Parts: sequence; C-alpha cells; structure tokens
Amino acid sequence: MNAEQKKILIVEDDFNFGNILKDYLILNDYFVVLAKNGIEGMEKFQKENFDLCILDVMMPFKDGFTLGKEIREKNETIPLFFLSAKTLKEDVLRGFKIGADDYLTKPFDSEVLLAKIKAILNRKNFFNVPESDVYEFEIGKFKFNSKLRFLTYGGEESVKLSPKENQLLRLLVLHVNDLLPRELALNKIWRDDNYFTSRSMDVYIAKLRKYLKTDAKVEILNIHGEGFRLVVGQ
Amino acid sequence: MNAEQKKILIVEDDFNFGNILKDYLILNDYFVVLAKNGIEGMEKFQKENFDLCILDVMMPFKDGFTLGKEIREKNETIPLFFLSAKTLKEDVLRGFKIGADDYLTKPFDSEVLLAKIKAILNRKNFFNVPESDVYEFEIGKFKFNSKLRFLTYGGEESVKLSPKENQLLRLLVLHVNDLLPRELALNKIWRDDNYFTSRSMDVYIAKLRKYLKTDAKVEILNIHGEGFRLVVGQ
DNA sequence: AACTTTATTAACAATACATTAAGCTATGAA
DNA sequence: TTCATAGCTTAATGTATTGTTAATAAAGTT
Repeated sequence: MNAEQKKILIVEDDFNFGNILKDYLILNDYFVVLAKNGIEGMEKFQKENFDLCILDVMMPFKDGFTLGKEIREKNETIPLFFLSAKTLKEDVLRGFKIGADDYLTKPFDSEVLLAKIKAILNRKNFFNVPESDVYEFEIGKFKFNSKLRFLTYGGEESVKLSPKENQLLRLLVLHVNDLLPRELALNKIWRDDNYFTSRSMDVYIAKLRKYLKTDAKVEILNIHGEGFRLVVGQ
Repeated sequence: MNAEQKKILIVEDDFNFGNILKDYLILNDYFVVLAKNGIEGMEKFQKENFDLCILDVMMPFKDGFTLGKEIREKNETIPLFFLSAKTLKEDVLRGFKIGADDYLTKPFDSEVLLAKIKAILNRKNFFNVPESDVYEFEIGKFKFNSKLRFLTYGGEESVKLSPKENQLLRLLVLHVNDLLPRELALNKIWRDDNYFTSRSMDVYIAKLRKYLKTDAKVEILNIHGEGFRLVVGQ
C-alpha cells in the first residue's frame, strides 16, 4: 500500500459478496481489509488504523450492530457504514442511533457507495483522530500532554513534540512497562509496515530517548525482533 | 433561538413541503431558516452561520446543484443534503460530486432524515465552540471586552480592536491554555478554510501578539499543523 | 564470522508559520 | 462626488518544523 491510500475495513460474512466489494474498492485505489465475521472484524480493527468501516448487519457470532457499537466505543469519529438486506425503518434508525454515517440496503449501486465513501473521506473536517479523550500522562517526573503535544519536566515546559513523536510516545505510554510490538506501532502510526517505515520509527525512538534522558528512571528498551518497551523505574 | 440549537437552512421552492419540513425540524429542536429559491438561499447563507443546508434540486432561477456548488466554494465543511424526486443515478452521483453529504429522494421518511441530520451534526469533531455570552475577560494583566472591542492594560485603554481581531481573540480566550484548532477559527470567523484565509489568520495572530506582548506572561503559541494556543502564565 | 537488527546523526525536501508591507474595498465625511 | 480612512486580503520574504532517507556504527543472533 502507499501512504496516501485510505484504509477501509469490510466485515461481511458472505464470502463472494465481500470479495467482490473488496476488489471493487481496491480497483478504486483504496487499501482494503476484509474480515468474515464480527469477531475477526474487531480483531483487525484493533490492530490497524482504518479510515472507514463497512459492516454487514446480519452475521453469525457477532452481528454488525454489536460490532458497530464496539467500534464506536473505541473510536468516536471513524465513519461507519452499515450494509443490510433489511430495509425496515427500525433497523435503519437503529443503525444511525449507534452512530452510523450511512445505512445502505442491498442491493445497492456500487458507484453510489463509492461516491458516499469519497464524500465522507474527502470531507474537510474529517480528522483521523483515533485518540480517546485521555491525553494527560505521567512518565516518571515528566508530564506528557498528547493533545497539546508537549512534555514537561518538573513544571517547566521543556519540549514540543512533533505529530509523529507524539503518537509514538503515546503508544509507548499506553503500553507502559509492557511490550509495544513494532508491527503494531507501524500499522497504527505509519499505517504500513516495511523496511523504510521501520527505519523511520527507529529515528523517532532515538529522538524520544533524547527527550526522556533527563530522568534516569525512564527508559525505552528494545526487545530484539519484537519491539520496544517504555520502562519507568520505581 | 437558544445557544445550543443547531441552525439549518432549507432551500425549497414548494411552499407547502418546505413549511412542513421546517415545522418538523423545529419540533425536533432545530433553528430553521427557509428560503424559497436558490437566489434567496444564497443570500441567507451569506448572512448567517448555518450548521447544515438542505437543498431541493429542482428549483426555478437557480437549481439546487448550482446553489450547492456555490455554498461549497464558500464553505468546504458545512454538511449539505440534497432533496430530489429524481432517483436517476447520474443525479445522485452529481450531487455527491459537488460535495454533498447525502442525497435523499422524495418521498423520504422524515425520521430517517432526522436520524441522518443527527448523525452528521453529532459527529465528534472539534467544531463545537463553547457557547458563551460572556464578553468581559481577563488575560493576564489585560482586560478584554469583546462587546466594545477593546483591550486595556492596567486600567489604561490601550487598543481598539477591529472586528476580526476581536473575534479571533475571543475564540482564543474561550479556549485559554487549550488548543484553538485552526480550522475551527477559519470556519467560525472567515467562514471558509483555504490557503488565503489561513494566511489572513496568520496576519491576525501576528497583530494580536503585538498587542499582547506588553505582558510577558501572555503568549500565543503555535501547535504546528493544529492551531494556536493562548497561554497565560501563573 | 556472517548476517540481521537496531542506534544515532545528518542531509534534504516539503510544508507550515511569521512578519512586514502593499493593495483593495466599502464607508462616511467634507 | 471626491477623498480619506479603517479594515481586510494578498504578496513577498524569511524562518522553523517535520518526516524520510542515507550513511555509518554498534548490538544481537545463529
């Protein structure tokens, strides 16, 4: 995938239909991941940073509404489309209540779907801000504000963080004392996992280490072949 | 209207239908303005700050597509809904191409329309300005009156503010110590978000910094790529 | 030892922002 | 009507920030 491509998650149990839809969107230059049920859909959603989700409503194990609700809890802003053969008004309204952005009834015109996807992804006020509203952290003697992107040490505002530095530090903090798998960070922040993004990540780790070295109790350790680990002593 | 109500502009030449729609939305606690053709629609759009526009497609003098395009040129972010009896795919696609957020074919279910309006207006975005009718503020040693548009320093009336300076400073104050997203200011004050309005905003930030530099504890900081932040020390 | 992975610094291009000044437009006084 | 002016936009120019890639060195693995 290239960096400009938008990432779409499709969750659809009908193998054929799902694949046709996937191919159609790939053809239109989207990066698409297809999950075949709600469980798998949630797993994939957690791992990467998607720009939009298309959920089939009727699925075994976990239906689309339930999945949609769970996704909404994790991310309040990501666009959600429901697909369903049910045209019942109650279902449509239920979909919107969960926080859907659209509800399409099968059969639908693929071009119209595409237009709707474009409409919502090209919206100027569409910000990919998957962060929750928790943005103040303590890291040893540091205070880290991921909304205002700064790091203070003992009250003094010491460092302004660039967006990438900020995102990476945030992920590290969310996994404090635990492993942050390299792959996860690359998928979440760089949205792609390859040689170059990996080198880029190393550069950012070096930058963060520099910022954090004021407090000897704070360290970013490497776990060879696995990822990184932010440890805060005591 | 009360401060929490969202403002909706309806442009519809069918007097009866327009009024029914208007009443229905008012009943659901929206503030609604109804224009009866494209010309009038544009006039009203220019005069006030709406949160959403609902445009009928087929209208005399100026059709909905043309109006929609004009509105989009002025404001890239405002949600646009088209209403039409035409279900032709070409028309639907044309609507989306202009930058519509939805295209509803008559007859449509009013509850579904309402759900869609709610969905788009409740979308988590930071375009919700804290409403406030307060107009006297303290900024460090300054007193700022946003109604009379002046800024005093230690009792002395130092500066008269122009309307734009005033609006910008007011937005900054309403977000003191927090981020004022660039897009938000551009949409609220300039009603448009493009390269030029953005440069214009920078000019105003420079002007405000000049006024505020008398008090070293007051600063307007930039958060690269995000916006500005008025910080008041101590 | 040969290979893979990570560390660090630096060079670079692309944006974003800062500031001053010049140009335009609507308004109202003379 | 003409003129001055306030208010805003655009231009011109300079500076800062950001993210990627390269270059080189150092660890870790087998």
